[in-house]
Amino acid sequence: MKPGPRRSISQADIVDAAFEIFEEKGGDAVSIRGVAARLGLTPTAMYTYFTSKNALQRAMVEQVFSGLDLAAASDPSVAWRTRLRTLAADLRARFAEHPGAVVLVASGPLDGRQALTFGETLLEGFTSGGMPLADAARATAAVRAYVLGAITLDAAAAGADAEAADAPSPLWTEATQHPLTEAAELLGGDDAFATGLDRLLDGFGLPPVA
Amino acid sequence: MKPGPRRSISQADIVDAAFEIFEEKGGDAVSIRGVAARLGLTPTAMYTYFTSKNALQRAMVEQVFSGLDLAAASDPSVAWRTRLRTLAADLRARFAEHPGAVVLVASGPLDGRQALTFGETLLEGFTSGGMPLADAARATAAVRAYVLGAITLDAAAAGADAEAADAPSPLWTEATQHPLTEAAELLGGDDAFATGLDRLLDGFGLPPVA
DNA sequence: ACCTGAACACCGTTCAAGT
DNA sequence: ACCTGAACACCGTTCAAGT
Repeated sequence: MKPGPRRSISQADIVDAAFEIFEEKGGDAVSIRGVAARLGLTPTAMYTYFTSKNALQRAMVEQVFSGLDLAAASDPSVAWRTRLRTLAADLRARFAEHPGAVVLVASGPLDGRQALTFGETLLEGFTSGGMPLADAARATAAVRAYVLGAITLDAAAAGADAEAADAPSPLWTEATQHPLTEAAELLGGDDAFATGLDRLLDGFGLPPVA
Repeated sequence: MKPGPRRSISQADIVDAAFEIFEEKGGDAVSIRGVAARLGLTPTAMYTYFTSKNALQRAMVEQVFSGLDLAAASDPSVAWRTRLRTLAADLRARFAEHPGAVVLVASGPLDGRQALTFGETLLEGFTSGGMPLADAARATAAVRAYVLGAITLDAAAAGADAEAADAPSPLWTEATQHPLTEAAELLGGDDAFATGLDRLLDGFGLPPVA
């Protein structure tokens, strides 16, 4: 079963292997050495494909963005607000599948091809409704910030839950100093992400949709 | 000048030392061993103060939040929108002082005392204007997401600039596939952060301010 | 209680050398 | 061009032992 002389391996194979380790053992466990071992390579060989660990991490971020259906987001036969809702929800869902990958976004510039095209799609959508470019730029920046921030808070909370699961549960809890926060939590609000986005779009004067 | 038998060191001293290394050598260079060395301690002694590196990182996040003037943000004699603008700008400024600390926010739950009080202050502000708690909860979540996301994008961009400075400048650049993005960048828009926040608040029906 | 010393099981990255 | 082996300078964390 021993393979013949190894031909090669693609950058995509490496990114996939990295995500596998990510899912199995968490984000901190993704190492050049570990990924190399999984692929039957020497750590040194990895530097043939990526110049550094950071470069690999940025490729991972790109892969998350690359799953977005940007074609659908550009379809002018659907109201822009509707398309944007879908696009934002998709991005959120993709990061929810890779909890922990959010940290990678914060650790480097969002300047990959896919990430840039994502921004371009937003600008195109806003201007297509007649919004001046300067305003569309602000709307795009705001939407990017809102979506990324919401995703980050999701991931941070998911990490908290994971930790709490194997932590000893306290026998008593401090009387809360945050009564409103506690009351608000009981209200649930699963649609908070969508609602916030819609309010933001309202603020930018985007017409409502049926 | 040799000190007498070492009495001890506070958790705050350790957090300060960690930030010093952060500023000097970047976020990746902050290590338990490095912080210990700076304080004249053995790495093992660090575990007397923090149970893990993660615990230290969360304390660093708390320290960034602890500089906020939450008292001013609760002053009812000023319009809530005005107070919120100031609070958001302050938080952004504090993270701009510690570029790279943003990653730490994403790497764990935002459940420190200061961070929770920050959220409580937002809820209080929104409800004080007569907004129902359920709506205030959504507005709070949206503002937290927007501010955190904007700060994250700031930090990521700052990291990009820092890298670009010592990278070889390319002799030629690919023709851009993103004409709108390029055109939008020329428009600048230094007030994008404030504008986006105001539009978000507009969307949530917060009354405008003089 | 607080600290040290030694050790375990890892890291990212570089460099000379092989084919 | 792509890969290996050996090495450098580090990591976080644990454990037994000292005072």
